[in-house]
Amino acid sequence: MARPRQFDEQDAVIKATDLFWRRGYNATSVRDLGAELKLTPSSLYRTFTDKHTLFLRALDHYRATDSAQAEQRLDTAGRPVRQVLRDWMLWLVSCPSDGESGRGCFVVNTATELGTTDAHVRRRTEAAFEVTRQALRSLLREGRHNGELPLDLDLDGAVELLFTTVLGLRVRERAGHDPARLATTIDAVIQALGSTSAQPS
Amino acid sequence: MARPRQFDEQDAVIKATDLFWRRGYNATSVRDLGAELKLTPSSLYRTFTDKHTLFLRALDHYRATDSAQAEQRLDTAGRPVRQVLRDWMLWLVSCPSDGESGRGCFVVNTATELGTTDAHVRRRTEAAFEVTRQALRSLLREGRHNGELPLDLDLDGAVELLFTTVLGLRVRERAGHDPARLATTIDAVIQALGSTSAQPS
DNA sequence: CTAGTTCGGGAACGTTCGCTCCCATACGTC
DNA sequence: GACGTATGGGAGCGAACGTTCCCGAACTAG
Repeated sequence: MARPRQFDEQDAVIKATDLFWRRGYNATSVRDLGAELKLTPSSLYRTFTDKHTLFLRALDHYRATDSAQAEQRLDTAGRPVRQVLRDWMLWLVSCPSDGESGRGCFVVNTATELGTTDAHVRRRTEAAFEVTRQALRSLLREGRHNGELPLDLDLDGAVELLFTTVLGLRVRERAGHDPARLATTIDAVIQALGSTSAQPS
Repeated sequence: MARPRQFDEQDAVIKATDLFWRRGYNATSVRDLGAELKLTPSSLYRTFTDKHTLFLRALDHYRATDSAQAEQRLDTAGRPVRQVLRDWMLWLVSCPSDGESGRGCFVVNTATELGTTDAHVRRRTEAAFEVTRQALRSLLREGRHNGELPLDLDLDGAVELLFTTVLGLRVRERAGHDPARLATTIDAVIQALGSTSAQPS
């Protein structure tokens, strides 16, 4: 109809996600966003309505990319369940090194900052958490079914423990804790899944 | 020398701690604090220098009271180690119910919000974390020594796992997760410490 | 080419931010 | 009782906040 955009909306959301992820919602001003996305206030507001809506867009984008990639890495594809879990968790606490470090998980950060007050945010964070829990559950069930995990494994307990551990790991990664200690944590929680002495054929 | 205070400084710190704990640093304005502590800006600044200094006071107060109480509950006093751990963790995720709920841990919240940018805050949160880790370590060592825990228990791994789980539990408590699931998590991590089939004499 | 529409740029809105200053007041000291 | 000092109250500082408005520019549709 009229004059086309000079910027890529999706690219702007990506950069907004990065900024919100690092600094959080309250510590990120609209002018910070404008500088990072190279958008004037008018363009930003015409495109994304307001700061809060843009934040929700960023949260949705994160879930559709980073979170989705995480769940994808939980697919076994025939590999041993324990190894899948271990690689997945190691990746979770080191993947930010593809950029800078110490960002933690955008969903976890957001849940602690806004989850108690903002219903829209809360619905999204809880949904993201639930996806992870279900992915863990089906992975463990598969492992128990094919003999890689003990038959008497307490599924509920194992899911809760793994999920809670992951949240803790994400917090510790943002806090800049020693990666070696995080790796120790990961090995410990996997060992806690129970000792099937030998791998089945 | 002159006119005495009409307010109790310690009481003001307590109320400030409560407010910062619930809302976080950035979402709490000086005027919010003034209303809660019943202090005018002039009194607040004369007494506490500025917002950031008051926040550090609040963080120190939290460590000296709530955190200290938590470490205290890790003292065995002759009770079984597993039970001490279980009661301690259950208390951690339910103690906010002495007021309202869903506040999580002030140190954890602060570490995720400001730990990456504020050095003064970071030093305090890391110190608090280290105290907890050491308390867990000595408790586990005691349990291993007196036969309540397996002799071949991996101390480093168990400490990291317990500590990380606690961080995750605190996040989940703030996120308002079902207490029953948190209890399931706690039972799972304690069972993971290893099975000494019977209690020694 | 013209009309219509959305764009980018930027000034500026009103509010709230963290913080300072001033002054009457109330207390301890002598 | 008079003095000196720190208090509580509150107006108000400059800056930054989220947001809106206006404008010339740039593009499409007819």
